[in-house]
Amino acid sequence: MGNEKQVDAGREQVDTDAFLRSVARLHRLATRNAANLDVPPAQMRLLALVSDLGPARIGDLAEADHSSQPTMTTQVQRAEAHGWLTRTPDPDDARASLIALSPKGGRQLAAARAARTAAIAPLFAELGPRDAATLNRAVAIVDRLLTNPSPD
Amino acid sequence: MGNEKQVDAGREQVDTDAFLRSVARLHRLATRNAANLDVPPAQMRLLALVSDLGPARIGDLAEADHSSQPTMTTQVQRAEAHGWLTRTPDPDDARASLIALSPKGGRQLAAARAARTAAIAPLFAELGPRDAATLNRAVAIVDRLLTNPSPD
DNA sequence: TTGCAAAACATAGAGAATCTATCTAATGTA
DNA sequence: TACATTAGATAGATTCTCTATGTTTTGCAA
Repeated sequence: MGNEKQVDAGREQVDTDAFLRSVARLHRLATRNAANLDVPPAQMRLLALVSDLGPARIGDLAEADHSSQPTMTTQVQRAEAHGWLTRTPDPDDARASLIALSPKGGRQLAAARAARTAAIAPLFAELGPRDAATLNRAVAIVDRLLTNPSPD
Repeated sequence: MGNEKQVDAGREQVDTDAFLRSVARLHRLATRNAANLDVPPAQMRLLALVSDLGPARIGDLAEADHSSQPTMTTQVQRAEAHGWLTRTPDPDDARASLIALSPKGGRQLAAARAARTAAIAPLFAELGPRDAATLNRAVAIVDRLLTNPSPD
């Protein structure tokens, strides 16, 4: 029947379940190997996000991160307590603040990225150039999907 | 300079940091969209794992899942309480038990997979066949990396 | 065969990451 | 001016995970 894995060449679809499972397993492995780092995973995500977005409001960060506003409030408070983020009043709206990466936060992000890469990169070492290229292309595709304003 | 993204054709390497970040963002999105399901993420991972491995000991499950033994003990106890997993004494070792998927667990796994797929698949709907094929290939590569006995 | 280190699992305690529900304060508009 | 809306903050509860430690079997060795 050739239904081995909808490889139908012409209208191939993503095997969503396999995809999600791989993501979950990868995330498990990544957070485990990064457990000894001094920046917890959610804080990493936040620092990288603020680094990309520049000064942004809590609500915007929550939306971009696909998390709830209370969650983002808490994460920002933690990062602020570490001195990684700064908060300035939004000149246009007294209810809001603008969250930005501090110099210390920038250094911490760079250091954590390096440490995290050092911890995980060996896993990829055995991959040939073809497979590595495939993974890089997959990352680009996913990033595009995640960054686009979800159309629903 | 063309160092845009180590695309050097010949000795391309995985951009580990971008890769890990995408995984973290995907995991965030996936767990959020699956939040209303009745099988929490870690339990999903466990049921899928047991479904693959067949009857296995706690320690083997922990190793395959890249998590600690106490964590696996807890997760197994929860799944057991739901009637999703069964525990039988290991005939070869009175200290150990063999964990297996119950019929109810199998049904729950299938249902949860379907629900999860329905929740996430729309994200992939807009992808063309080329991109879908790339993602499927990436999943295969990653699964191979994750399943191989890590050589360290 | 007894004794003890090792192995397999369970328990305790703590911290991170989330969510929903709700509260406060500022905006904007009728 | 009054009231609905919006931006964040707070409270309380889960889930998920870890390290440290305890308990029971095993298995080997004297």
